[in-house]
Amino acid sequence: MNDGTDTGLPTSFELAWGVREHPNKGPKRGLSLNRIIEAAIGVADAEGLRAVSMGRVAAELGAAPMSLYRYVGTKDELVTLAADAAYSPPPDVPAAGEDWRPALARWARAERDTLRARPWVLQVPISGPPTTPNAVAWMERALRCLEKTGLDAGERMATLLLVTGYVRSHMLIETQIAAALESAGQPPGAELTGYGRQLAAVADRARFPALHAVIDSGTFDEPADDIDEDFDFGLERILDGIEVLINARV
Amino acid sequence: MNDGTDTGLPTSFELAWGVREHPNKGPKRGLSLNRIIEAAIGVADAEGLRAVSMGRVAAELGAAPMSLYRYVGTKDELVTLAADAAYSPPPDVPAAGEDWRPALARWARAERDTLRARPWVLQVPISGPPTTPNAVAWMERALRCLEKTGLDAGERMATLLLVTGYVRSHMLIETQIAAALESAGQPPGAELTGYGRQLAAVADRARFPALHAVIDSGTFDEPADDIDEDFDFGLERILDGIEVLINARV
DNA sequence: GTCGTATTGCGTAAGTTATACGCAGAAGTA
DNA sequence: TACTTCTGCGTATAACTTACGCAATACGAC
Repeated sequence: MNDGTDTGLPTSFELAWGVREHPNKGPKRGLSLNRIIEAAIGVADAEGLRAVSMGRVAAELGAAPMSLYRYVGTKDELVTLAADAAYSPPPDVPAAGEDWRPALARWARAERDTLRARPWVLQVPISGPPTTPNAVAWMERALRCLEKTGLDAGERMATLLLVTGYVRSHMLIETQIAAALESAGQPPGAELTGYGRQLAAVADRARFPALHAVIDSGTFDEPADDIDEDFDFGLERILDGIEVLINARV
Repeated sequence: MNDGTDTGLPTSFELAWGVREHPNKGPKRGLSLNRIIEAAIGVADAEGLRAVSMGRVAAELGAAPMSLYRYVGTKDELVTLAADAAYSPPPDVPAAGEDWRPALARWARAERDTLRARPWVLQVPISGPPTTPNAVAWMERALRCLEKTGLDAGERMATLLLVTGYVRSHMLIETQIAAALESAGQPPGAELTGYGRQLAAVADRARFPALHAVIDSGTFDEPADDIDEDFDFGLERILDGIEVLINARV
């Protein structure tokens, strides 16, 4: 029972939104949801998402594992909130008078940069449509970029999902490649030596001709001199596609 | 030490490719990698990825948990192989003389249908670039669609990633919404009642005007009369964007 | 045939993990 | 001052992955 507006969200999410406050009875609280989230982010930053366990986070705070459950209903809630808070605040797009396309491109690159700084966010299993504060704030910004495009609400929403989906899946691949390289002992930034060779060793030439054409071209083994080039390639394709629609609409 | 070509892949992957065979000494094997993978898929289909544990899969086969480790190095390997095998074989694209665009669209819809049939595949954490047989076979098919487009190898690869990334992220959202609905007790196929209301309860109107415009439009609460409409929207945008590039190239 | 050896299935056990439950005590309220 | 409410957390359980090693088996060589 709270003040009438039942959100249907977990209590910890309402806490994060500031919609609900902790009661002020009882003993003084030694922890806070924010501190717990910060601790979880710290562990994930330093040792990866795998290392985030209730016990580990509690240890970081000098608390007992079970004390966290006064602030968070379940481990998944904590991880979701940590992923949300690990996102930086969204960029200030669109600037006054800025066109939708450069604005949305800036938005996409900002999300890319955020994910590059905290790759583990991509490992967090998604358990529903976004309802956490920061994720919704990012949504809001992207929607603002699209307001004067003539697209209807459903199209604006679909466009936003298109762009964020691209950013996330691109960064997932980039991250995985980097991780595979590093675990192979090579310094980050080196080329993906081995992937082409692995495929060639296992996929025979006759059944995979188109693949071998790519392998032979050296695409897999070339150093990615400019990492952002690949990202921009896909982004420009998507923005081109959206532009086609918007121009046809006007 | 095997026949000279060291793939650098886990043994179980080589087994799945057929590149390596089990030695034929020792007692007769009661299990096989394929049977283990099938059992894992069966559990995931019936009870979700969460239910897939070494013990559970072994029980399904009437075997002891530890016996699986003769075929699979680790649980993650098994899950990855199960996800790979859960994909149907890729569609026969392009048909003779088929243009790249309809062919690639068929490819994308086929992947969508596969993921719809086995939503748990999307929950499998990705641990590197694709090296499993079925995943590579899908790659091959998409690359074939793009062979006569004038795009270079790197662009073909980036285009393929663009499309598959879209399919996966779209299906992730579709799946999550469906799951959220079902866990809320509503029958699948019903509208996303509640999401708009949840957001409205928690995100205040002044700070989230663009979002409220979408909420007010009812987009979130309308029944998705044609589920595939949303999917095709994004797909057409992406294909439009690729077409712009191909046309500019010619 | 017979022996040696590689390889099997699997028992045991160790180490993590999330989390249900309930208690003692602290702080606010009447 | 008494009562209620909430906190931190100890205990305990059940599930999980997986290292290690042993006895039994069936092939390959002679």
